[in-house]
Amino acid sequence: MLKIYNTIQRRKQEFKPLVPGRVGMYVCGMTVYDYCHIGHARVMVVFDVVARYLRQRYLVTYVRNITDIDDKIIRRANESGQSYADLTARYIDAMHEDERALNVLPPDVEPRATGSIEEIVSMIQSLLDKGYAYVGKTGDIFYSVSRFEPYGRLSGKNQDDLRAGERVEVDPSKRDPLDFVLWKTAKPGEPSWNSPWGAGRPGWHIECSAMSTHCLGSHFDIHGGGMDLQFPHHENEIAQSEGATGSPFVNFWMHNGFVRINEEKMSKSQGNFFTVREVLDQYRGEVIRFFILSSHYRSPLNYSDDQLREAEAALSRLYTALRGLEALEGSDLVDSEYKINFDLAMDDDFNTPVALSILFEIAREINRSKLDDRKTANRLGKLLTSLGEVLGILREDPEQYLKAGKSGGGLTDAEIDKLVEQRLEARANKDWGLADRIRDKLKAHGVVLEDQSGSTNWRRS
RNA sequence: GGCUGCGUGGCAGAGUGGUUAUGCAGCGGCCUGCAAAGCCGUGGACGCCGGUUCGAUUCCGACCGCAGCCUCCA
Repeated sequence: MLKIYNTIQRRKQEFKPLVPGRVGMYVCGMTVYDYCHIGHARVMVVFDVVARYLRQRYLVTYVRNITDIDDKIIRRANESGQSYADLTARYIDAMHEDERALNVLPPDVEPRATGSIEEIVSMIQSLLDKGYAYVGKTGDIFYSVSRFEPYGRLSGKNQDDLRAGERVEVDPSKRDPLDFVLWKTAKPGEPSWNSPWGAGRPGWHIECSAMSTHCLGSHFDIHGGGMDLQFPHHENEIAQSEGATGSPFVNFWMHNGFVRINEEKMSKSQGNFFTVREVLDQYRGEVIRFFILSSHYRSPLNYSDDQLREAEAALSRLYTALRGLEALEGSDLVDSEYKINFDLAMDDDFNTPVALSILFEIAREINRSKLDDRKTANRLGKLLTSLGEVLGILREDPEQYLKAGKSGGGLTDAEIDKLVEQRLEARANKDWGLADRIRDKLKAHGVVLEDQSGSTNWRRS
């Protein structure tokens, strides 16, 4: 039985899709004014795993939006002297590249704010009609938070506390400091769209309400995103969607924890971030993915070189176990204890660290079986690969994965093979001196040898 | 100030009212020409103080420390 920690309830709850067999899931995606960093990678990977796991049992519609119009985008475009559309197109391409590198499957639908203006306008109109929104003095349209009684339930705040804690200068055209903008009137030199209230552009929060409702209906199963979106973004989404449609918005709220650097949140505003492509220069996408999955999605994840190297070593261990096994047709181990425990872990709010630990248990048994029971080893290998697939790892050919190493090393495969050949000959002649010299030379080039009876495996470290 | 959440062995990271997480590192052994990989074995932990309990790292309360949100942010 799948249980998910539901932020709004602050406890794990049994997951029941609204329509049996079908699951609608919406995740707040990126604002595309820059390259994705590791924090964004975490969102992509975490919800990719959620979608992959759910797909084993349900027909999933996974929607992840792109925010392609906002203040930062406009500012960046102006700074760099290009159109906002060119800027966002470039970063959307880059994001898709990062996604592929991390083996993140594309969402089923990827709506863009600028492609959803019609839906946004009509939702704002409903909010105006129902009295949840008003036109401010400067023509901007605001949501009237005090009209939405349950405001604050998701984040555990109440309106009075929020007003008391107000720390920012209040826009004088707002009636209440908590009110937030739905539609901004056009300013000279800014992109704008026509609306019944004149030219303008949407506020950030309304975009997600409009896109999710449009793609999944007014009531759907799962809404995800980073922890920092819980307030106010998701709180506002609830207020907008429930205000406009009159039906309960979503069943489950899932929020992933932050990536930290030196115990501090990684974020663009603090400047302490690593982009996915920077890290990919040093580590393979699969290593980054493993690193992300090695802690629970709700826990903080501390980014460090040591941790990435550990992930690399751990992943090598799994691939080493798979090395030399023969692929089998089908698998008769689907009801093994390993598989059962793997599913139990994943059913428990997507506990990927425990799921991974089961992969290591399988690896150990493979290594044991390799000695005397080749057939069992092969079967377990198949199981290991198939469980890895759910997490989006272990899909490379083990031999190729291990030989590829990080990158480079200075020697080509053919050169390495030749040296290994020479060393085998030296060993046959019991010329240990020469054999060791060759091994040292290879080691200096980042190549590690593993002698077996009669042959030698090598890998790049 | 208000509201979340967290504090586990050398490191990372799960979990549990009494029993092995797992990975890396360490130690002993096996294997090996020597290694590497692998296998077997092994040491080491639950922030602090009270309470509940036969028994708490696990439940409750206070305290200390850390992070996050309250402003754009995944």
